[in-house]
Amino acid sequence: MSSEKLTQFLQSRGIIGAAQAAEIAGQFSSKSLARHDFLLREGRVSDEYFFLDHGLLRAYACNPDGHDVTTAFYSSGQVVFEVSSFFTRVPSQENIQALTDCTGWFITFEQLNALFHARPEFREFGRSVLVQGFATLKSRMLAMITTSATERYEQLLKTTPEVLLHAPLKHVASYLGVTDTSLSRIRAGAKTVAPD
Amino acid sequence: MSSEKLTQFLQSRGIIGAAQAAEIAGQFSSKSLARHDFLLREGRVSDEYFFLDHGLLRAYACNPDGHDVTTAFYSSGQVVFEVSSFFTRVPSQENIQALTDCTGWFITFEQLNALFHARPEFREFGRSVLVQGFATLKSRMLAMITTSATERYEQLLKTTPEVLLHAPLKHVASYLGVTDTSLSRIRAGAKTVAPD
DNA sequence: CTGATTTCCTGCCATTTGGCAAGTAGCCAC
DNA sequence: GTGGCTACTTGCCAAATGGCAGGAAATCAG
Repeated sequence: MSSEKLTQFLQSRGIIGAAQAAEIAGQFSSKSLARHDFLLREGRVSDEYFFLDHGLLRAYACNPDGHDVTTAFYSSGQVVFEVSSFFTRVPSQENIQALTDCTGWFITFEQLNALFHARPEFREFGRSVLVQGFATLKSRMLAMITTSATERYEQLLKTTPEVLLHAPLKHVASYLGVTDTSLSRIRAGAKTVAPD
Repeated sequence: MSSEKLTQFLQSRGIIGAAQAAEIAGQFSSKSLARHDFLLREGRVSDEYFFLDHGLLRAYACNPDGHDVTTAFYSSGQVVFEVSSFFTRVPSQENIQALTDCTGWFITFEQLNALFHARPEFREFGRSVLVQGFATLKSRMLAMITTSATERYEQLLKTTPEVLLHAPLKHVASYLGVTDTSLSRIRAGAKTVAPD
């Protein structure tokens, strides 16, 4: 498998040049996941900084009452890991599971730190990844407060339609903060009353 | 003003020792804000990494329709800055305003970077601050999805009651993701029906 | 192929929340 | 003090969402 996408990704923020990107990419190991495989299981420490080349993943947390809540979807071109567990070396409260067969590249926490130490540009790149994740989450939170479930659904449909092709509706529903019943109705066209 | 709280904070994660904490703290400049003053205004780049020694701040974003939405409250002992604007050097979409008179310590982006460069421990500390902010936001998002407005209010009351002493109800309401009308009812004791 | 499971939709109704408006109380500026 | 503004509450009703259950369709395991 070619690591071209990864190399491109490393250059994408204008911090790392082509030559260094290739060198850094060389440190990554390839990894494949079959559908339903786990990248991370609850209770274990997230130790793989995983660049997703192809496929779709879902992160979710389990409520005490048994229901699981989707906390994120990851599509190709993104880095997948549980920030808190990875950097704090604490057991993850989340699972990350493949919704489709996946391929990608990873380095361990140890490797990442060595690279951060050896390559200031990569360190800055890593911070940039973190900051972007932060900004994405903030914007999702704002949308949760200011927009309706219907608008959030339509936004998801517009920005990452591939999620809706591979994730069962209940996973999407908890991600959007509604029940699967409600999401089903939203998809049906928001007819709560006046069915005719 | 003594910088003891700041020095303590720098040591709080077990990464930075007492001597180095004192040296780093020495780089900070003191800053005071009167009630209603702004630490950051929408459209400007967040350039102060501000440790809040005493007081209470609120971050908020303005909707196109005029309503503002509280995105965060900051109480003493926390670092206050807009992550995305600060690190990406992009105009902030948020305002950060003092709810009470505030005192604290800050360094600029430039100073922070110089310190990150010179002191690996402080770099790691800075990452730890970022990661914790990320985790806090994730947990707030989860609460938004899995718990009721009443539960979120009670949680806020339990963990940071000082917010409710100084922030007007509508600010708290948008933070919790409800209208001020609803929050008023929640405070009254959740009697939607059967008033008697 | 076949039975079991999962997914999704939908009807019925309860609950939660919102929108609007009126009214009281408190605060602030002059 | 006085007028005006903001904060908070509350009643009325509408809209959004949830809980539950039944049933059709798709998917999966053997």
